[in-house]
Amino acid sequence: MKPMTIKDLATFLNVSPSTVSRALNNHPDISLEVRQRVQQLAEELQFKPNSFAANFRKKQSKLIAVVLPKIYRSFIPDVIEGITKTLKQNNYQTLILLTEDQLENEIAAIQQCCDMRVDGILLSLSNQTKNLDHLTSCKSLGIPLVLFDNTLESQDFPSVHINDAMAAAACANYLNDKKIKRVAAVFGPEELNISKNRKSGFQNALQENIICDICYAKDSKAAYDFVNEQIAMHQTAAFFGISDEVLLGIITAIKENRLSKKTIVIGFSDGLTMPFLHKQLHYIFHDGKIVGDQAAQLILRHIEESPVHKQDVEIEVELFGA
Amino acid sequence: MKPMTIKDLATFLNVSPSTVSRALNNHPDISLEVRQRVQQLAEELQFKPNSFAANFRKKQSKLIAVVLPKIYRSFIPDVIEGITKTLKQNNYQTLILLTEDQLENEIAAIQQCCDMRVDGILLSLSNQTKNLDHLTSCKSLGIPLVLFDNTLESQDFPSVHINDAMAAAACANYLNDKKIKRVAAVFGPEELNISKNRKSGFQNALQENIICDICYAKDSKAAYDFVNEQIAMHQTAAFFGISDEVLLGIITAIKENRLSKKTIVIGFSDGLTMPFLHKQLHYIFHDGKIVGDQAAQLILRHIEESPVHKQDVEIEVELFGA
DNA sequence: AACGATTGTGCAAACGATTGCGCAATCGTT
DNA sequence: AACGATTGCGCAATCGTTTGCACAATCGTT
Repeated sequence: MKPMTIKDLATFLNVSPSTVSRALNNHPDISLEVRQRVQQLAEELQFKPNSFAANFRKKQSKLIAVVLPKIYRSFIPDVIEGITKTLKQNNYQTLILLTEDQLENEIAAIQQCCDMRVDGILLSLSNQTKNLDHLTSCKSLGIPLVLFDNTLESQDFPSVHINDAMAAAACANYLNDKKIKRVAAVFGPEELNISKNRKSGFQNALQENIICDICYAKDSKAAYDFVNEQIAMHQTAAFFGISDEVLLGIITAIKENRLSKKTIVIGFSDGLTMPFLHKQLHYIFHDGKIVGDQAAQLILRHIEESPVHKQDVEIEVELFGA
Repeated sequence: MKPMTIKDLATFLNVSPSTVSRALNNHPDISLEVRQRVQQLAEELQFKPNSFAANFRKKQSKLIAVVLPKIYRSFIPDVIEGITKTLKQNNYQTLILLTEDQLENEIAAIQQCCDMRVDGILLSLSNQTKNLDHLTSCKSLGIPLVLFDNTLESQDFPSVHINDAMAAAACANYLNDKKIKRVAAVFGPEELNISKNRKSGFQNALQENIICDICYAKDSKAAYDFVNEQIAMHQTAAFFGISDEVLLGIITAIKENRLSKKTIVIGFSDGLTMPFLHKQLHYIFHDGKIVGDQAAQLILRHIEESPVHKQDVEIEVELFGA
């Protein structure tokens, strides 16, 4: 059985298809009476306009693409949740494209998005991405794009993220206040923007008389090994970890080594697993839901009120913990 | 500047639009020579057919919807990764719809999927879902649907999941072999199918002479509290945890209580955080990527070779650990 | 040379909703 | 009563691709 069309409704109601269409879209040209009759019948008959035809005609897909490296365990799930929730409220759907941190895949994904005419793109850059040249097609096609999380400065595209440097500086300042002598700081892969920003923020804020041992860890294990070495070699009063993954390594190591409860552990966390695992943890609460929500709102604004002046969003963060 | 159309190409090449269309789609009717000329020009001019028009005409969206409760920290990210990867290889895109474990949202999401004519649906049921009545519209519209992870028996829709009961039984058997006297088992929310299946599998396999204390924990904290109580009251030789979340509570508690290294911890895990945190962990490795991949393959088969006999996929699992 | 079979292309009609424009009916004003 | 303004609706074109069918050209047979 063929699905109903607007024409079927029209013949049934003895009006023209255009009237039905306008009635369904609450066009003011249509009298209230007709509008209601149409809508009522549509409701009764469970009529759903063919979205293919509508999209085609209106040149819009009601689809927003989220392009990102991968769905890491923490943070990103929240971002996606924030995005989908906000988009859904505004009648948009969320498309997920994974780049696996390959520039090549990112380029292909953006191309895909353009080909399928998504209404907007939310992009978290791969670690291989050093410039935004591959986004020109979005620009020329007029597809709004918002960068989030792992971003790059750009005058063309707005971005949403926390101020990594300032947040890291807040951690450093906390340590300054505690008048510690030595801290071990674990960052993520060196080429990652987030690593760079947090590292410079941290180092710049840290008082010069505090010795700071640094490590770039690619996973929990690397952080764990580094911390074990540090513990063997020095008296370290505090440990800084850039992410939940790294914090897991740090916390595991200091627990295994039975370090004093006075040992400070501080870093960036999504506030779930790590604070549970280590109640004394101090952490910058990096809430993915907010990032996602803000990114979604920003893209919606760009879609719906065409010429918006470019405007970045900086998410406020706070230092939590005992 | 208006985007190029197939007609533009046609006039340029002095052929008809239909020829261009067929050439682009490698239709055998078109001579190799013409086909190549068309494809070459299309390539040079970076021509991309308007997918709205094509979708409209072909009545297909090349979109698969993934409908699930939420993106929990572990497992689900892997499932999504598995799904998107496999779908992308087959030229489909992945749509994410979250139900937040509300039946009401699930119904709306399915409706949405039907309205936007996705080509297929992958559904992990909400905990509130007790039957599959809301899927009749998919059935009648002929939209293939595959259940995964949290599923319900159905003769209409195939499903992909591990054999929870058998996997849990494997854990029980491991404990049987160890000749322990008492085990504490922590499951998830009682209404969850996964909880039910794993619990009955576990209990049925466990030898009668082993005392088994049971708890339904909604999060890590609940598991943690339960384990602390158990430790205070009994000599418990082993702990079983149904998920990474629950295992986190268990492991934290037994570490804080400095239980002997002989204490057995066993359960279901995605093989990342928990095995790292507790090297002695024994776990059923529940690999989301495989689940996702299989679910995607299954839906593709249903889309592409229309009448496929309903066929469930049961993912093999294995007990890992020292 | 005449005939069917094969091959390659073009014509034109879809697909179903949207929308600019035109037209009739109604209303209010002089 | 005559006129312009307003309101409410229908006509028909349009969006760009796909596809059934017709048809022309080429080929191989007899």
